[in-house]
Amino acid sequence: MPREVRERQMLDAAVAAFARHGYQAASMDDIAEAAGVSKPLVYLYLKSKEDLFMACVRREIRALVAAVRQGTRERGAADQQLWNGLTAFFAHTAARPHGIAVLHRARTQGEPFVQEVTAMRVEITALVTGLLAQAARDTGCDGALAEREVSGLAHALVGAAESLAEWANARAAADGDAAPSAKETAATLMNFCWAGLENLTKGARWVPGPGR
Amino acid sequence: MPREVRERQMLDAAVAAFARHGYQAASMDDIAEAAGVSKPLVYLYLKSKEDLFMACVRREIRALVAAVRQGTRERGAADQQLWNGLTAFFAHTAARPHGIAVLHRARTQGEPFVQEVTAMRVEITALVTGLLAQAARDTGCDGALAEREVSGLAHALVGAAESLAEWANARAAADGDAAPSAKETAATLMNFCWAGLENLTKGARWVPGPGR
Amino acid sequence: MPREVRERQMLDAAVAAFARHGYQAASMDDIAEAAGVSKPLVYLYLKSKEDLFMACVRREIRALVAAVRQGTRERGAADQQLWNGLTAFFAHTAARPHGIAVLHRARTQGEPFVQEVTAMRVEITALVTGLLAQAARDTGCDGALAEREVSGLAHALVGAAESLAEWANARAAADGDAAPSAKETAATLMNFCWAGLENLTKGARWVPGPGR
Amino acid sequence: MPREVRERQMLDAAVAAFARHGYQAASMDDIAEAAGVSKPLVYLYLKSKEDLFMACVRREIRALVAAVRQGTRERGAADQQLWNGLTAFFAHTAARPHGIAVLHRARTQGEPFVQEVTAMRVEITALVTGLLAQAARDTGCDGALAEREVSGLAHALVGAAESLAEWANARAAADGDAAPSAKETAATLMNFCWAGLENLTKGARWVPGPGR
DNA sequence: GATGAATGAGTCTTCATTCAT
DNA sequence: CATGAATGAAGACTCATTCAT
Repeated sequence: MPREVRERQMLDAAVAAFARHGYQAASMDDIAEAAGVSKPLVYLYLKSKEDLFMACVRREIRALVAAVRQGTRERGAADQQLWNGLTAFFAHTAARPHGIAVLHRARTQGEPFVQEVTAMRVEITALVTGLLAQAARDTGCDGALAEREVSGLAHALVGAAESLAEWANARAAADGDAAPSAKETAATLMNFCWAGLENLTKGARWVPGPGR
Repeated sequence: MPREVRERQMLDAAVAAFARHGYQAASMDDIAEAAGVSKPLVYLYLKSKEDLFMACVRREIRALVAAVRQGTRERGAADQQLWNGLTAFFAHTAARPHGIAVLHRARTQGEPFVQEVTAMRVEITALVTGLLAQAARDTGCDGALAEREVSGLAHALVGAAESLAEWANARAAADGDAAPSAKETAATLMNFCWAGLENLTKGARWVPGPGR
Repeated sequence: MPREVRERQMLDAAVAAFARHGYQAASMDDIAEAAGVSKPLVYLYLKSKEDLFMACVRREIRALVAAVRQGTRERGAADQQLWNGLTAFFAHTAARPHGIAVLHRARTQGEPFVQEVTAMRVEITALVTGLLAQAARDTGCDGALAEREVSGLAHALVGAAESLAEWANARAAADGDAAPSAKETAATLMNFCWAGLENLTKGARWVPGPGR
Repeated sequence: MPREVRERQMLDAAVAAFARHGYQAASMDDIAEAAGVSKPLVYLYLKSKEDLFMACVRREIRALVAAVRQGTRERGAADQQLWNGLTAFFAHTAARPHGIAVLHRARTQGEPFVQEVTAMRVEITALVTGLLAQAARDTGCDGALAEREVSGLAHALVGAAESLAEWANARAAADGDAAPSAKETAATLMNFCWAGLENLTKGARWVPGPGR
């Protein structure tokens, strides 16, 4: 069996194991067995547990970014594009829950992995930021948002999206039929945030009452 | 030294260790040493590693829920109350980053821990849901939101809040002075979502364009 | 059982194992079993295989140097002192063949070990050199030997001694009764070299015939 | 490429690896790579690691014995012949340090290898013994040396020679120019032992003082 | 003849956990 | 109460060795 195929099998098994048990708790023995190969072969191809994890992380990052980019490829109104992107994101998280879980785990596994995921977040945040800026331009209200503010908003959006993805997956696991579709989830999030974002691009802000 | 004090020392050390290294990677040796006691004593008081972790999780859950409840104690307009709750939440996450990290880790450590954290989420979600319902009443538009929709929104809000808390903590770690205050972070999130939530309580929805 | 005792047991077992099989081939499993303890205890007390080996090397070096120093303690004519030292050396190598073997192995196990043994050789060579110098003084012929020449001679003497020790041990192993005593072996070596050394201190040298 | 050439390449690589790392630590992978062939080929030609090591040992033994025999070919006075043999020996050890190191290692690798090297030592010892006997005849004092005594002396001589060879190689490694030539080293050893050996063939012996 | 693919067995090392004192 | 002493079980990693092609 050619190396490429074997390697993909190993990565698949590893992603599943890391997703389920975390980096530390997943054992190379189990991964090898799940991949249907012997442990030495895993080491021959992927060097070490750390390298194997990194390979998983990189593969899943590539897949996620590709999915989202594909979703936002088509030009259009800012809200439509955001909705497209979110739909693609939720479709991807539903299709590859293990991959998403691995990325989640990677964020608590030390420097090199954190860096990798952070870089991905930056990439996606930039995408979102671009859409917000476009929205601001569309409403003729450029420059209303400070950089730090945008950063915070992007994190809020990404966090909300991740949380919703998890929630949707949990629903799907509990009762397959009751799970919301990617489009539904995306709509929920759009409803949740779009009006607020729109206000912000116009400079309208929520403020706490007097004395706060 | 009274048992209560010793036990708190152990929990403090354990929370720090679990937050930093995760459940598996944190070693009982290190925890005992950090707590300044011998290992057998840890076992005498806390039975096992799992029980110790559970004790940490429960304590941090209690602390977090108490903080948020305290923040929303005062009656008032729904938005003001939500803002109060968020401020309390962000103040708490900034004050006890390790505690939050432990709760985060707990969500990927198997049944019993997941259940505990999930229960907490349900509790907080209920609180948020209550506020949304109040907001709906305030605007005279009761019943506009389906239960599932509210659930999704609450998850989005909680996820956004968690993500922002992490982001704020990361900022604080990188450059203490540049870190946003709890109030600022709460304001960011309110700006992000309040307009959308208000619309929803009025029955106004974002919808994808035709053909989507 | 007190730590000190256990540690000596472990070192004894380790010296035997390293002597027999070499550093690489000796397994921590076997050493632990031979010492009558579990492997984790070996690691608790001696940190790692490398540290364990180093501890063995250091202990055997100390024992050997102490034996030789003890043998040459008593002042007297240079040849008598040298003979005393050699006798002590051969008695020690006969009594602790494993220790000697470990020192032998250490000389091919990389920097830190080589250094340790080399330092010991330097110490013993200095002792021998002192005796040669004394012999030169006794015969009223100081300064006849260049430093490099002495170094070479010392190495030759030490090498001859080691080789004889091995040979004597091999004889003892093959047929206990036929083994030469330490005194006999020392006499053999004295016979082998003393006349030559004496000549050298007098400036008399062996030279190859013409045309060589 | 003809089998013979390939095989020599493998042996060269193996000798270098075994010399540097020892039998256990040298890996077949590294040897195959260093030899520029694939691992299965090594197994095809040389059967196993043990056989490979044995082949190395045998080759180096043949080379060393041939060198020394060649050195002592020319008839002459016993001391001249011994000097010739030693010069040849030191020239060989300087030219093939790896080969010598392998023989050294072989002496601690269990029965079959020990036997091989021992046989070689016996061969060389016989050669030396012959020279000593000749010296005794030359001085008209036959039969003065017991067999066991000669054996001990031969071992002392061989040990001294090995030790000096090592010392000379170490000097060469540390500072190529300062290394003693084979002739110098041979002279050092002759100075060290010849007078003593000559005495012995005459029946003159060193004896410890009274009361020893 | 030569090799890419594959593995069983074994190595060092660590950790949660328990007694006897 | 508190601890020094001790271990069973398991994990990452490596190596000599063999086929199918």
